[in-house]
Amino acid sequence: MFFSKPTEYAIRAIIYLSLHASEEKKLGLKQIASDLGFPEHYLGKIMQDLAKRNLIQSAKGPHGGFYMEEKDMEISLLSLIDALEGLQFFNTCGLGLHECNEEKPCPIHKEYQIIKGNYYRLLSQKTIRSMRDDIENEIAFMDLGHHAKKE
Amino acid sequence: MFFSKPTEYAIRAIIYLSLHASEEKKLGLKQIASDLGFPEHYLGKIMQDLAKRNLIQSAKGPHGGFYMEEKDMEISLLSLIDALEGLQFFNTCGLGLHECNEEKPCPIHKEYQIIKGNYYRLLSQKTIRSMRDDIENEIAFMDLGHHAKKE
DNA sequence: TATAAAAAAGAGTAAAAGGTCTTTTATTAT
DNA sequence: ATAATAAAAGACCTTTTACTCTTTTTTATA
Ligand code: FES
Ligand code: FES
Repeated sequence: MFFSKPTEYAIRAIIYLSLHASEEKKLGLKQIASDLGFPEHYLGKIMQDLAKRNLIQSAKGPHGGFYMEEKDMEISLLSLIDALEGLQFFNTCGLGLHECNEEKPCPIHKEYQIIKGNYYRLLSQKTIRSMRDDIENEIAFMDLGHHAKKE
Repeated sequence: MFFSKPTEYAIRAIIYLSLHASEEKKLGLKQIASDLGFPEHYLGKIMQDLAKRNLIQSAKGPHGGFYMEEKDMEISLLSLIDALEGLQFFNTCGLGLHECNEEKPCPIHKEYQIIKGNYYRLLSQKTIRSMRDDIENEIAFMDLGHHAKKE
């Protein structure tokens, strides 16, 4: 529910890419980092990682940069998170005990399970495409913070 | 949803106290730490903090230790967490944007709000007393892990 | 085929979180 | 009074997370 920095940066960068980049219009690290206000080289590693895992595309050299193919848009938040930091959250006890288990439930187990279930469902339903579409249709928004949006 | 170590230790220690300590039978730091398997001096600071905030009671000197009064049992998980690490979680965006806001909702805002609301409700409803009672009635459990339970 | 552009890789630094060890203070019982 | 006990306080250490700076590799194009 609270992601690590790399995961947070990755999610926002990937949504940003889905909105503003394509094979014909790759975005350079420098621009992405400055548009989103993220530390450039740190984000660089994260993008590398995403590219290695084939969640986004990258091209070196002049006019290189990062972009996404249409197929990449199908990925869900859940699988993104899984790729980046794993899904241990979903079988961890809400009070920090051992593993969460049905036989010896902790005092918040029952309700917490339901909440986790709902959260899991939310994350699996939201694909990059669905989020991009919502933003394009101005049903949802993703501010660039204080940073000017170019284009 | 994922607490810091101090919060996690505090919650478990306080439930432990509610079950096994009283004004007549105070528990020493050493025993609590060893029973729960937490680092002694680190837990010490946390207990100090809880005592300073009057969430638990402490007594120095021979036969001193920590315990809870009946009134302390009324505290909810929510206020415990508030005291220890604040409630920023509940007005933070699930995608890590700025502040979460209704006017410019991010692509997961709507569903995420509901989940946060349910979680908030859960945490406010669970008091130390209610959790202690559930454990005493064996409706819920709180393993000591690999550590032997005395008494 | 040299040059420049851009990502990839690597090494190193800084800050925050988590944890240990030592000293001080308060309390109780002898 | 004094010795023993236990929490409180403080200084320090370790690990992890976050971030920066530099060098290398790949590739397009002049
Ligand atoms: S046992 Fe604690 S949430 Fe399941
Ligand atoms: S704006 Fe993202 S959760 Fe509310």
